[in-house]
Amino acid sequence: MANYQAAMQGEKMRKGTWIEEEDERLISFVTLMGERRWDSLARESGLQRSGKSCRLRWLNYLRPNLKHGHMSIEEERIILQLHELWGNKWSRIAQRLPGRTDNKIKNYWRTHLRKKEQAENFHYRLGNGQQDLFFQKGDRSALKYNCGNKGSVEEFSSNSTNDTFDVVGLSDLGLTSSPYETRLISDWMSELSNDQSEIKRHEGCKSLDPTTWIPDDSINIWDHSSSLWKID
DNA sequence: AAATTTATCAACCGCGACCGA
DNA sequence: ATCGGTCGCGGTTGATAAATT
Repeated sequence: MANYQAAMQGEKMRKGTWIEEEDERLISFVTLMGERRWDSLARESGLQRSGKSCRLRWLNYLRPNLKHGHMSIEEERIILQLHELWGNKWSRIAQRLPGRTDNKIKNYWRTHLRKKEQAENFHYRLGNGQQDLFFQKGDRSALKYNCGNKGSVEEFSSNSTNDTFDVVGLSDLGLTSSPYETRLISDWMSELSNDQSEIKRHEGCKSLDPTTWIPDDSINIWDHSSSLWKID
């Protein structure tokens, strides 16, 4: 049983961060053997890695035409929209974002966008140059997210020094934050309102509807003609 | 300047689906 | 029908960078 053997060799298997030499070796062998049969590829390459680890490293980091930079506003919008539509179907969402892996999207959503989704539990209103903010019944989790985990909302001090907007609802609940925490909320609120206007600007852009958008076949992300590496 | 906390993201893990023998 | 091998997905962890006190 190969799995058993692999398990028995487990102690010899390397884990954790890949080093450059491993990457180079993996790239060579994927180029030779193709993107399949990862267990045998791992064995034949001599890498002390599981096939699974090799596959993951290749798909999430080494394969050509991956985008490694920051997510654009447009990509963020698509992720939010599709997540709302499909839930945590990361691989499915990734299909709509060429160059982005499911893992990347999942991480991005967890670290950046979940906060905004939580924010939808807030009642948020703009008016007379003032912003009122208060919780929906029983939900304080969003504030905690945006103020870090270091303290519960109950620990906040009672006087806000922030005059850019009045946290009326928080005051009402005795939940006004410390200056640092208030600044965080303020930054976050302005970020949120920027995003909303950004989203509005794109609303008329029919071709970018992620639910109907189909990758352009003329752009082949597997085109190796401009190979990123040389094989000796 | 040092200690502590928080954010980020690559990598791991478990599980289920699929396929061929 | 079932068994082993493989693949892919989604949740979670852990290392480390960045921010804050």
